[in-house]
Amino acid sequence: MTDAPARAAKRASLSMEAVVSEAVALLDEAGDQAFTFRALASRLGAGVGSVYWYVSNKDELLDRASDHVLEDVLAATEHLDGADPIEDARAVAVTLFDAIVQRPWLAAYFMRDVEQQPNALRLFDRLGRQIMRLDLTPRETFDAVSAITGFVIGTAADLSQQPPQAVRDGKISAAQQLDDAVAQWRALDPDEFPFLHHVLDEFAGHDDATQFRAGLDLLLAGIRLKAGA
Amino acid sequence: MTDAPARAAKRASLSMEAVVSEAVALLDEAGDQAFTFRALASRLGAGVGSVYWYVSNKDELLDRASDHVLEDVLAATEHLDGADPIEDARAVAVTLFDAIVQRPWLAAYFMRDVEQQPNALRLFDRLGRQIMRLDLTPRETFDAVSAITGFVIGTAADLSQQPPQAVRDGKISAAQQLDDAVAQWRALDPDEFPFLHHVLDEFAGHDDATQFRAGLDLLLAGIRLKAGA
DNA sequence: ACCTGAACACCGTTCAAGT
DNA sequence: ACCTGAACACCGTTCAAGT
Repeated sequence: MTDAPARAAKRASLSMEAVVSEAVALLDEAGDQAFTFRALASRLGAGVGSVYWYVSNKDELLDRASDHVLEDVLAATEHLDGADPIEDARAVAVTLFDAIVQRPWLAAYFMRDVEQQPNALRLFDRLGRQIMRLDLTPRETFDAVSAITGFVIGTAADLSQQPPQAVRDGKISAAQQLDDAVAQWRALDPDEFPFLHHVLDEFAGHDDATQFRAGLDLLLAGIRLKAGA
Repeated sequence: MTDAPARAAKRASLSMEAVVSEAVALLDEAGDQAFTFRALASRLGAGVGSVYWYVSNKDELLDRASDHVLEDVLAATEHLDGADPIEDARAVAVTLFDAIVQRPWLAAYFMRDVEQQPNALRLFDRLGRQIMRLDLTPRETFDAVSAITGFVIGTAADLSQQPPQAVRDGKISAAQQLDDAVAQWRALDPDEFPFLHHVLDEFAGHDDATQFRAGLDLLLAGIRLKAGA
């Protein structure tokens, strides 16, 4: 009698889960530059205004999307009670770093609004639990955990920065871009830039992820030293 | 005979220096949210399109503005040849950190496009020169300097993030906001969040700048250890 | 309760026209 | 060579109207 089912498709039926998942999918496929409410609504088969029923603005949606994605990081760091707390802390840090490299848009929203981000809090606590095992004072423990978090997010954010215009346009490759930068360093006056010349070859052959690990190890060594472990 | 001088004021006379200086002034006064080409042109008494004669887009202007501001940091770290290289490296790091805290918009553009940012390169080299004195291998030296830079920028960027909506609107103070966050942590299940409860009092009384220095010291301690100095 | 989409108040950027 | 400002192609967000 009624043809409601046939027409039901005309009106989108959304949910917070659908909105956030689709937001993540759009961010992953197109990057944050192309992440607009119009593009998102179109993917959802909905009107532009619909999304505002679930979130009050774009920032809140990005907060939720970034927290949603942290579930993977939490799952990958579930079982960590190895003999060495520092090793376990390193595992959490590296997993988080890799997640941000894969999703550059994460860096800017991680732990930005903790009320909307329970997973960020869980991850922070998980890292903290490892450092707690070092028997530092609460203050030292808090500072160490904050330092690790800051280093991971900061370094990842730096690396996941939008590449220069020329690379984005596909005019030159990323490798070519590094070569150009090396050539630019080499052309500088060695007396004015002794350090740059000193590390020129290292710069030319460096890998971002490896360099991140090296830096993380320095920080963890400092923490271990403080703990006297 | 000619009234050209009297009418000359009608047409703006710009320069790269004027454009970049005014951009910095606008950023300092109004923040990056309010930094638009229309606002900038208005301050310059010029048309909207004029700025495009000097820079090819907004990103390039921000790159130049951030580098312009680094002159202050360079001036403040001019004479550094103390007995302890680590102490000198710390001085550079702290000065850069403070500069970013004062100008939150700096973090996102520091060393983003090195071709347009000679001062960033100079500062990076200055920090590197201190670490060179530790007689590490070139690779270790490069990694250590990159780690320090990443930590400073990352931590500063994190802290200089836009405060939550409620604080921005002036509905609640920053201190009140911290109290709220503390209350939120306290309400969490202690079995699920043991670390957060462990450091609750530290969180409540923490100061961002002090915490940054504590983290920096941990990293520098790791570097010193590696250098065997 | 939830969804629609036109409308509003902005943006960055371009470019033909001016001086 | 340098500056103008209307015009273009977008945005996020609102809200009266619908279901």
